Amino acid sequence: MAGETRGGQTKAAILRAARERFAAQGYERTTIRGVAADAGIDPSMVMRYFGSKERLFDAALAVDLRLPDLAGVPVGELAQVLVRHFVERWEGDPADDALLVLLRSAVTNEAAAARMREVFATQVAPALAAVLGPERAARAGGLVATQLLGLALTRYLLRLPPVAELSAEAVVAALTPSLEATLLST
Amino acid sequence: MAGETRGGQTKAAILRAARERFAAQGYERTTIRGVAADAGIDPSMVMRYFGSKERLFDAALAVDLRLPDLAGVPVGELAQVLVRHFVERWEGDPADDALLVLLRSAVTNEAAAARMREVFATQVAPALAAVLGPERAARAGGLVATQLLGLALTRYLLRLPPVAELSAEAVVAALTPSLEATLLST
DNA sequence: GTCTATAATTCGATAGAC
DNA sequence: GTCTATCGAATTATAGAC
Repeated sequence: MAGETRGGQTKAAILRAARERFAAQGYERTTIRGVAADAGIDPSMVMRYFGSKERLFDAALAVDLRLPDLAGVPVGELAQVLVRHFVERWEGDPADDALLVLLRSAVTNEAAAARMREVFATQVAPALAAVLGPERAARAGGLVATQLLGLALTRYLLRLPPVAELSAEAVVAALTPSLEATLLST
Repeated sequence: MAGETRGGQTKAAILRAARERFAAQGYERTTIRGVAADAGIDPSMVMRYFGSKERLFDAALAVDLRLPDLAGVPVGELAQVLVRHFVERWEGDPADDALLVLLRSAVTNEAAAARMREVFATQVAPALAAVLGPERAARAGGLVATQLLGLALTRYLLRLPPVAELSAEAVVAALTPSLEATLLST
């Protein structure tokens, strides 16, 4: 009982450390030893709880975009709502957002890339379908991904100065017109 | 002399193999052994010619975007010219384009990320300055990077189906309106 | 200029004591 | 449930023969 409780805490600590490491370094450069050190436990505990590095990665990547219901949103406001939603989620601690964790690894890891495709197919496209209808939703989802993941890439991962230095509000203002153009021309 | 000639060919073969590996797997997963195998030579030759994995990486990353002179281009056509330029370069063999090689590694490797920042600061921003003026160029360059790297990311690296399945012409048509909105609102 | 052999690390994973 | 000890594999890098 005391053991099980501590076990749960240990497991949570491992997951938290794993997300940070995967977010900061991607899959390949993240080591079980490093995760264990951050969590303050022995590396073998990671194996005990998760079996392998790959299953730990899998467990660290439960991505829920928590997209709001877009059904009532006018098409004209859709772009701003979407940009604001993602920027606000990312501004706190980027290393804490599962989508950014996933992005960092998805570029060189096929399992992570597959998960990314799944996230957009099962969360973004359906949410857009409520406004645009099912036919346009898939294509629009792809173009939304291009712009929002492009933003995540340049601002949080590559940190291109002109993009990284903008305030959160300025980012929303800068991205909204282009995403609007995309959604209206789709 | 015969030796030097062969040496030059070997060096070129190593560079070609290195670019392919770095493009396909990123920095961390690319091994000197793998590069040497592709080039048909011994791993130690790679060390002899380039000294270390990091310097080989550096040598493989000479990026020249070959941007055309934009001075005569009307602002209204700028977006289409830019999108078409990059898409045409990428469509042949994505693994052959230095910018995509760089992108794959820049997400987890700080040296590559720095190189990416340098490429946009020294090539994209100056080219845009010819049309938009120097004040708007830096910011515009960042937003152009967001969209074009976003495209490279979703189409060639993540291969999100809705984006990956478009024809090259459809990509140009889909991206132009949003990039146009960005450039006009900047 | 090219290759063999190997040093020195580092990592994921396993076995087993407590 | 937690840790010690270690295996086996893979990697970068070096030394030196030819």
